[in-house]
Amino acid sequence: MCVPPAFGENECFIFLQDKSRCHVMMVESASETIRTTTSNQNGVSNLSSQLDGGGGREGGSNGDNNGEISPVDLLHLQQQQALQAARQFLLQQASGLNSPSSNEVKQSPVQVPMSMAMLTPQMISPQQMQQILSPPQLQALLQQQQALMLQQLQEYYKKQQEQLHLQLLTQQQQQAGKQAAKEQQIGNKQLAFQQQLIQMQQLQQQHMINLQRQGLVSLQPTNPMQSLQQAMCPGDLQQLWKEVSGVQSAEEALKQQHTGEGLDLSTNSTSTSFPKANTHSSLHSLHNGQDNHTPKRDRYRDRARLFEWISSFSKADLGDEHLTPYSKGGPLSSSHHEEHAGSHPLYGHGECKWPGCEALCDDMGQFIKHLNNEHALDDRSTAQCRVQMQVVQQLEIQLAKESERLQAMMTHLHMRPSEPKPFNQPLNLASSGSLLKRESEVYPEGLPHPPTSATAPITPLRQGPSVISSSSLHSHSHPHGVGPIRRRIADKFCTPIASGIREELAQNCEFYKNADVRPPFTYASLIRHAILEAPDRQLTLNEIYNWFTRMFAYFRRNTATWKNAVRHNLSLHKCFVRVENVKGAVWTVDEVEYQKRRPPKMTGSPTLVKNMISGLGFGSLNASYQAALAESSLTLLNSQGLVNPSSAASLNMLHGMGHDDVSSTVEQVNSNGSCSPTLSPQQYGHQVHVKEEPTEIEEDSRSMSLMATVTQNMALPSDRDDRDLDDELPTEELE
DNA sequence: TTCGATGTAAACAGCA
DNA sequence: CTGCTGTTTACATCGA
Repeated sequence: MCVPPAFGENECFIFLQDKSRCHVMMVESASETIRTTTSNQNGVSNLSSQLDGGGGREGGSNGDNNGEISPVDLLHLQQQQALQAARQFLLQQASGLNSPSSNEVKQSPVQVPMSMAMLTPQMISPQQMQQILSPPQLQALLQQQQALMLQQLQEYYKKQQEQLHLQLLTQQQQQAGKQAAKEQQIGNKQLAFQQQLIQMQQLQQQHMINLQRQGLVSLQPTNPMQSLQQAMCPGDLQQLWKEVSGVQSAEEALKQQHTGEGLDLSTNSTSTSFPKANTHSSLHSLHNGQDNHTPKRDRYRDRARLFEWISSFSKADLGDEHLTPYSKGGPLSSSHHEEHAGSHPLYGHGECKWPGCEALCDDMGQFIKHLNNEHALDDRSTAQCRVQMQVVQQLEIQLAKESERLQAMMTHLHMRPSEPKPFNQPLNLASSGSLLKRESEVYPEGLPHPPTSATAPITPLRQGPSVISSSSLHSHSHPHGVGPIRRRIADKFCTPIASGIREELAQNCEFYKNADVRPPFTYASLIRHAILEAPDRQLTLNEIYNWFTRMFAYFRRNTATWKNAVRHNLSLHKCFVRVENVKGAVWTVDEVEYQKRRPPKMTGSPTLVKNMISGLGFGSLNASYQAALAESSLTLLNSQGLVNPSSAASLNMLHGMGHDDVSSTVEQVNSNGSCSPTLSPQQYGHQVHVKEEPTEIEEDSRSMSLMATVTQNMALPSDRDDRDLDDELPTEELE
């Protein structure tokens, strides 16, 4: 449990979550309980005042004595207040008022912890209550326990009341003395009860934390005006920042937290309310805070890209996108700020950029309303948020790995690590490298590897997601509005970085299965992958459809559009061969044709090398060096077990690395003959044959090894699906 | 500016 | 007639 320094010891905000939703819960400790206990009348007022303090006072302490209460003081206060409560209660009873004690308890639960009190209608609206609701189990447990305790307390009070009445009737003379005794008794009882409550709350907090750690951290302000920063533990906030926007240092996170900036992200993710101050892009704020560090700029630009992508799996208008600093690689400062000034990271081009949403919003107000209505804290939003976080995490891990690999490569090639910097634009490897490494530290191996990454994350950086966006869709009435973009993006950032990382690919697979994100792959590559993934490497059209819907959540909608596209691609591309079967017609892949259709850019080894080098920022290298590089890559391939050139080539063709990926690059180098293994006509023929005779397993295994070699993923996919996906996806990535 | 790749939309034909 | 399948054309976007 983390306690924001600003809140003092007696107040802690906890984020809970379960599978379906995340909660922000304010858990009070002793002092709050005591305060609530103090009196029926004061209980509510105290609660409300505290709520106000928590929400209304920006970043400030909650005032009062919350700030610096020591445990001893706390206990003392608790005792005092308990005694006072008991005294008042006795006075009320003694005064002959008919206030039913049971009603009293119900109306304002004397002993109800703050967390529960907050749930009362007086404190928050029904909607807020709903949002605040803790996980069902936890809530049920707590309610049960608390109800039990309340009941016990009621009974106890009743007994006390009866006794009191008797005493009043029979021993009015000695009333005062007995009262004192009872006060003490009640006070002790209350203390014990409060201790129980505290323990229960601690358990609850522990549970919350556990839940929180299991999945996403969701932030849900209990008060509309309550800033998230106040509701978040510094650690949580910092982590969230690190995860999503890449804030590195705790100081920065804290700084942003306290300044009210940097919360936007969280607010954006889940929130139901957007304080005006926070409606502006978190990126904007972030950059403001970081601009003074020139070296960090690129880093943050990368982050910003990442975040941009993450925050909008689908992007709107490409045209605008291309003008963004991200894509242009220019200083992100002005234009970027302009882009986000007065805007929202989840809002752009007149539409909601919430993943999979694409709802049109005329203005920010409408968007905010939409965001609150459609993307409130619910199962879906929570899941999406979690996916986003995983995407970020995975992407950063991936980047860290690739960066490391690049460093190793450069070291091996006797290049200075600093050299790659120039090319930060395309890949940002150099600039992002350190950052990524740091991120990787933040997210150790143990972290669940989100699906995304290899393909998706990178793509986004290249605008992939942006492309997807609905803006294009709307503007062009293109349901998907993605098409060309993907490729563009890929081309733009085409680099070896995307070399497949098997696990990540597999994870991507999972990611796309669940996330309503358009895969950054062309229809052709997807179709091809689907077919190659089939046991006999052939599928009917309907089976292809099913594969799409099964593998990609994105293709579970707009079926007419993408199905049409699938058919269109099947017919259009020569690489897809329709074969009459007993059952009917099935589609197969002609790898040769598929490879042929590769973009000219990567055709030749020189070109390839050039592209690679330029992509890596090695533009200054001379031709010989480039050639050496290319050769080294080939050597690497061969040395890693690719003994048979033909097999290598065939493998590539078979599992088709997309034209764009590293493996394909290598393949093309080979075929070009500049470096080495080239495919002979026979081999091509063999390939074709294989395509037509999918039963060949040998090819499969070879392709596997090739993939492993090329991608250096090491482990061979245990299952066929993974392997195929791995092969395919990485390729496309580079597209 | 041109070209190629890609995506989307649509029209059309054949078939069950 | 309807729906699916398959082909084809047109158009738009983007990057090289």
